Amino acid sequence: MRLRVTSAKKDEKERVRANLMRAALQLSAAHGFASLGLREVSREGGIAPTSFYRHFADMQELGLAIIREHSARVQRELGERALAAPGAPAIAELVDAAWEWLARDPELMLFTLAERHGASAAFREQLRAELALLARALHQAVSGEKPDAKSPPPFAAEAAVVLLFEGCGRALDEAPPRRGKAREPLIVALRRLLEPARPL
Amino acid sequence: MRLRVTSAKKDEKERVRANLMRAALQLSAAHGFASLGLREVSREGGIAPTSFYRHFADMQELGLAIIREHSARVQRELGERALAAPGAPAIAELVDAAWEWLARDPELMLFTLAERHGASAAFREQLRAELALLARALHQAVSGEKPDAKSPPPFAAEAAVVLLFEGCGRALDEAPPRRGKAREPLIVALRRLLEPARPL
DNA sequence: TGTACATCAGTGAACGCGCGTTCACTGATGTAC
DNA sequence: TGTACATCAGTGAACGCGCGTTCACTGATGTAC
Repeated sequence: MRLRVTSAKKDEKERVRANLMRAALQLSAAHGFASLGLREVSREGGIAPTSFYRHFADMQELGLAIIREHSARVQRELGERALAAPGAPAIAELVDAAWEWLARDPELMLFTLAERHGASAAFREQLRAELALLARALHQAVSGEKPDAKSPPPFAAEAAVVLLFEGCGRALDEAPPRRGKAREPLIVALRRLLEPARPL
Repeated sequence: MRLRVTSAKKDEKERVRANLMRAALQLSAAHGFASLGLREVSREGGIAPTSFYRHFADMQELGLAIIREHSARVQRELGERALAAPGAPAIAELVDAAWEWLARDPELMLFTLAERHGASAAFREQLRAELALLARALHQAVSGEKPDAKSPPPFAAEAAVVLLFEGCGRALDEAPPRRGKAREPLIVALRRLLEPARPL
């Protein structure tokens, strides 16, 4: 096996980089990403502060990397899960997928939730774009309509995604065994929002 | 008129205190409350850093004062507006009231929105309690049922309030003349959430 | 395979800076008599 | 009304601290021949 496409050096760099992102997620769960310092993250990541610059130009770039490489990935996963169960079942499938995410990586969930209305305009923009993608996928899954990449997703679909995230936030406040509680009412609310239009 | 209940000294202190809160709101609109410093706020508020302590023990206390004395007041106002138009019209009335708030004090709206998922657990707790109050008021206004102070508000009412705030956040991203656009779809979504239960 | 050179992640010392906080003091306002 | 004292918001000097950033250097790994 001499066909390594990545060298040991590159692997190691990748590992340290991932450590830094994970350290930032862990620390920001306590006091918010905005209050994190480069030195603090470097310390937690096991490198000298000056080495930070080998991986990111500043904390904002680290945050954007978390969004692009973690948040976005999970949100696309959620969209695929919804699309895999077309029609009405897509809603419950989406909620289940979100709950699984919650259990697997609560820190990433917290980060995503907080930065959606956080201090950084760049973070907000990135996260909202991802959220719009998820809303489109949800709309397509429920309605069967092909998504229109030019126009914004339907309002109801965006609202549904917002409620989904809010629900995750609420669940995070509960101890893990009680997190299932919010699942049912959330599904009901999402059904109400997304069911085909009818007179009100 | 020698019956002044407040002295000039107390008036002046109150004025400086209000200045500090307003300065914090203005500054936090740019980069978030968590990144604000006591010195920065004092500077903007027109006093020496050391004078800050005459008004607040630290920045967290200032933030809590903003929530208690501004955020909470406005949210109660919103609840009253909804209750003043019982039944279905309460929804549009609530949305209109929120839009008026938005126009009158966008900085307070931004602060409230951001800190609901912000870094400070104390802020989150306070804001969520106020939000639950508003949800109760909305439920009472729409359904006519007396609120039950012991149990949490109905899920749909809480979800409606969340969407209301999200809608405000979206509106804030638009230039003022275009802010009306999101009003109609929001009202439709809230109606769907809040209308009496029926088979799905 | 061995050798000479290039690359580059990691480092420690050092910098200037703004921070939160303490302290003792000032002076205008309020209060008691 | 006048006087003597109390209160207390505001202040400037000073402190120690952790921050982001720069710099020149080290040494392991990768590459060319």
